Amino acid sequence: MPELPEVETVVRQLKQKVVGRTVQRFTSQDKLVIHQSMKKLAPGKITNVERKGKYLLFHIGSQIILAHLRMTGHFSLDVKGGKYLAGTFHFTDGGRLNFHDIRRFGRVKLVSDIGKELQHIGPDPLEIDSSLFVRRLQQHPQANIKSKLLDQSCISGIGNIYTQEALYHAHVHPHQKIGDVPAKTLKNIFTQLQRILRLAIDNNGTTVHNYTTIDGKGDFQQFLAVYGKENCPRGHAISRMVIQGRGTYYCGKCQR
DNA sequence: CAATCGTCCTGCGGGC
DNA sequence: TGCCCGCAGGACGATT
Repeated sequence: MPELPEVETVVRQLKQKVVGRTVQRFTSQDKLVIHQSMKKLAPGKITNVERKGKYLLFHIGSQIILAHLRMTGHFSLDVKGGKYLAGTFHFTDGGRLNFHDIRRFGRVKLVSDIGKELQHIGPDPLEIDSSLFVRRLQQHPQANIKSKLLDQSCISGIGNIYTQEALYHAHVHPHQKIGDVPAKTLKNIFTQLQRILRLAIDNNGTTVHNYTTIDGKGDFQQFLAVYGKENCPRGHAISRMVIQGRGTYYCGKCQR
């Protein structure tokens, strides 16, 4: 599932491949995935592609397009059609950028007020220091640590996989209440999280189910310690519980 | 305020 | 063989 490192990987590849090219028109094949606002897209040059949390932003002239991959959204470049095609940017050079989505949870939308659109998004874990991270978590002492790490309004970009990996490496049980976790330990969660996110970006993300980059698969799955595993790196049996409807893997011995 | 559950969606794998 | 069922989960809204 695309989280911060996966979206960052896609954004970096798109930056290389589409910035500077001019979009002539956009066609929609899936009304559910492609917001009707995309009909209003005017031709223009792509000046930038960036990431905010798990969102991708395309700057086309003075227009901004917001895209979210959700579970199975992905882009393909300069090929015709293909499976699960939802929408297509047609370039003046004859090429195209396609958005596909098997499960159709993804979204592509032309936004007029990007600030308003993203006002609920918390800060990026790679752009803040540990004290802000700890402070923001400690604003919710009654909440459980895993739920809050998944809460995009608290910290943005972290999803189910990297939450579990960070908690494992910080030796924190996913069911811990934030108020019961010492500040020093919260700081270590931040340290582990940044380390893992950076390593994952260096490896083009994690491919477990459907995620692929523009060019191919990610390579971080080889570093996973608990997600989908039967044993942790120290050889203990991994347990699984459900938090907020999400599979949660942890080591009962390493994490307390 | 926090947790839980249903909803959306489709491919896939297990079971019989 | 083929079908049914449950599972995967990000975001959001309603409910507990």
